[in-house]
Amino acid sequence: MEKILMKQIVTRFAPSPTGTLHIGGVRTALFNYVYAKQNNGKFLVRIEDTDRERSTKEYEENILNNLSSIGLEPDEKPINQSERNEIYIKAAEKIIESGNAYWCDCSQEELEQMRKEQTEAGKKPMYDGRSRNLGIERSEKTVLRLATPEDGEIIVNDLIRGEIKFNNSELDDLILLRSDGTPTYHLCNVVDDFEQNVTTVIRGEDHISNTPRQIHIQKALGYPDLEYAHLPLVLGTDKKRLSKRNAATSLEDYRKKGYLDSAILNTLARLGWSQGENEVFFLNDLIKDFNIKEVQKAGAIFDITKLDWLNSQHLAKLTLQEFKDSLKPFLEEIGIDINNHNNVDLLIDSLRTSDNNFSGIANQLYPYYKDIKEYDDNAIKKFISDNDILHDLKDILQNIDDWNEESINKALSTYQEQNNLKVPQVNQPVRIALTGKTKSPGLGLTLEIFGKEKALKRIEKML
RNA sequence: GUCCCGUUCGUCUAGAGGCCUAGGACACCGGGUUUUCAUCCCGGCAACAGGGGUUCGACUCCCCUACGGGAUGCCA
Repeated sequence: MEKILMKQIVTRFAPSPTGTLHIGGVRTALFNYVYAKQNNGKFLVRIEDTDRERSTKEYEENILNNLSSIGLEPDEKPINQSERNEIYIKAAEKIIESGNAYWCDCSQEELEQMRKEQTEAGKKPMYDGRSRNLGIERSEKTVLRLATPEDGEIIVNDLIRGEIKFNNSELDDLILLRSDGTPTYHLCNVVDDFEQNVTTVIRGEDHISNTPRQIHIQKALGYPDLEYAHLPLVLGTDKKRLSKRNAATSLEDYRKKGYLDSAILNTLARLGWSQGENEVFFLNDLIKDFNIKEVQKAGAIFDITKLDWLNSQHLAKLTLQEFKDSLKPFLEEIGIDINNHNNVDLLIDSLRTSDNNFSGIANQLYPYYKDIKEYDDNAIKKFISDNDILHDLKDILQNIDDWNEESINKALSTYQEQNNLKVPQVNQPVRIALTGKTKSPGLGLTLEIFGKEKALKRIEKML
């Protein structure tokens, strides 16, 4: 125990590249990253691509790229398990030499039959160790199994859950090497954690029951104990584990929609962890304030409305320049060059709260850059019965030389008062003419943003 | 089936036996500001899964039940 405390903390994120990086994975990576950083330790990434069937290079690149671009940069070059076969096999040999593993030639059919019988007898289906003392020689149909102690117990000390006990009698002799000679997940995992000097395993709670098995492998290899923290799972709105079926899970989808990286991280961190009454956290805050022991034990549903709100909070903290830089690609996406406007800064600043993500804001901005796609018919019906008012206003606006918010508003209210009209009777027709709808910043400001020429053109178009 | 983990407002959570008439945030509803919208401000609605203990006292400790999740693979 003392030894662990003295060592530099090393954590790792170990995804298998069988899909794009999803937000549950980002959260696991985030907690690993933050825990390492707050302990002046290292954060590592390991690609667990031993499942050759489902792993692809594309997914691997997606995961690695997204990870570093969102700010969770690993401290060392990620390693691939697929390239480390000899290391695992060497470890397996070491276990054989120590007498803690044996070859087993049970066929798949035999095993199935065994499980079937166990299930029917109301027992837990598990390998019964029938080949354990047979002294079977290695052949092309044998697997290598770990000889797990039959009695006693393993205690997993979890940073989040405390002590978790498992009776060894519940554990069967797991396979270390497949009949084709390739190592299995548990072996690779344990060996790599040792080889990478990992001290702390932070992963999803779906790995809790794997842990005692892995500890037995560690013991057979003479490796030191590790620290564990099993995170509660991120759930979909159906309370099931978050998957493509019940929600958008790909990190990329959220970024494309225009959510800030910092807001995504913030939302994920708040899933399972909190600190007093604070809601808004940046990565640096997390490194300072996060405490793994405070993490909740129950699974948490990922709620997009919380992301929406947090995103608006993070958006509000951006300087105008930062905001523009981030918004730019979203405007390009709908064919708009952000600088193609006479009054860019005023425009963007006025509309920065018009939605809570960049793609929504870009859409709000559309009529300020391009011709109005479609007019809100209901609004026209409601506010424009005849064109008299618009005609008058056109003339009035035409005569304003000092084209700014203040003087425009003044002219507008003078007209409104003199003709005994209500404000919406005057303002809404103009608004509709300019933007196609009844929503916009203050009308004087909106007119100023459009500029005299363009504003008048749009009004004329309505007549 | 067996083993393991879990269970506070719709959602994220605070709560480490009396501070709880269970607090905050999001969402929702209502009001104010802007006589548009958004922002912002104010207010409201709303929860300890159920049952037994232990205790002077239980959201907090113990047990049982229910429900949810995970494991039980020559997947990871």
